[in-house]
Amino acid sequence: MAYWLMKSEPDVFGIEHLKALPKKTDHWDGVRNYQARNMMRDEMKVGDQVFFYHSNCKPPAIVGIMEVTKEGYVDHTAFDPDEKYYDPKSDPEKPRWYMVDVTHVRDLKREIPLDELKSYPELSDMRLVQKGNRLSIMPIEKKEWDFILSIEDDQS
DNA sequence: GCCAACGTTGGC
DNA sequence: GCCAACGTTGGC
Repeated sequence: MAYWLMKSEPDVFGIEHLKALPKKTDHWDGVRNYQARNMMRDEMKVGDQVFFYHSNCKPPAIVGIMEVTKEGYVDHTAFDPDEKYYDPKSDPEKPRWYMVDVTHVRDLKREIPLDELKSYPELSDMRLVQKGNRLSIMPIEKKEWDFILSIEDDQS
């Protein structure tokens, strides 16, 4: 089993949106970056655990845990001109973009903000805390995953 | 295949 | 709202 982190802007699609859905499950559509695409198409497996990260907000933070419940399949929103993430270059005969389904597992007991994550030497290798990081999906080492859960009960 | 221009991300 | 970092595009 592998561990991941996925970013989303809470104003657009936050953890509260995911929780409110039937089965607390949604497809993670709209990713238009090849590195992130490759991870969803090739690497993420049912049962993998995923941190839900709120980006572009105050404060950016890890807020909860999800689980992959469907492995990579074609992101059909790329074919629809009415969709925000329509990509005319993605041909249904040869799809360019993929997505996975994720299901809400639980909220963290507290949000763990980015500036706190940056303060731990244990997490200094995470791409999330490195400068200029723009990747919206990234793998997390098990030891980093475990460390983050271990600080969940700390005073902030 | 190089690289300048441009668009987007996302923290601050 | 600013801007640094980065990915993509397209002319050559």
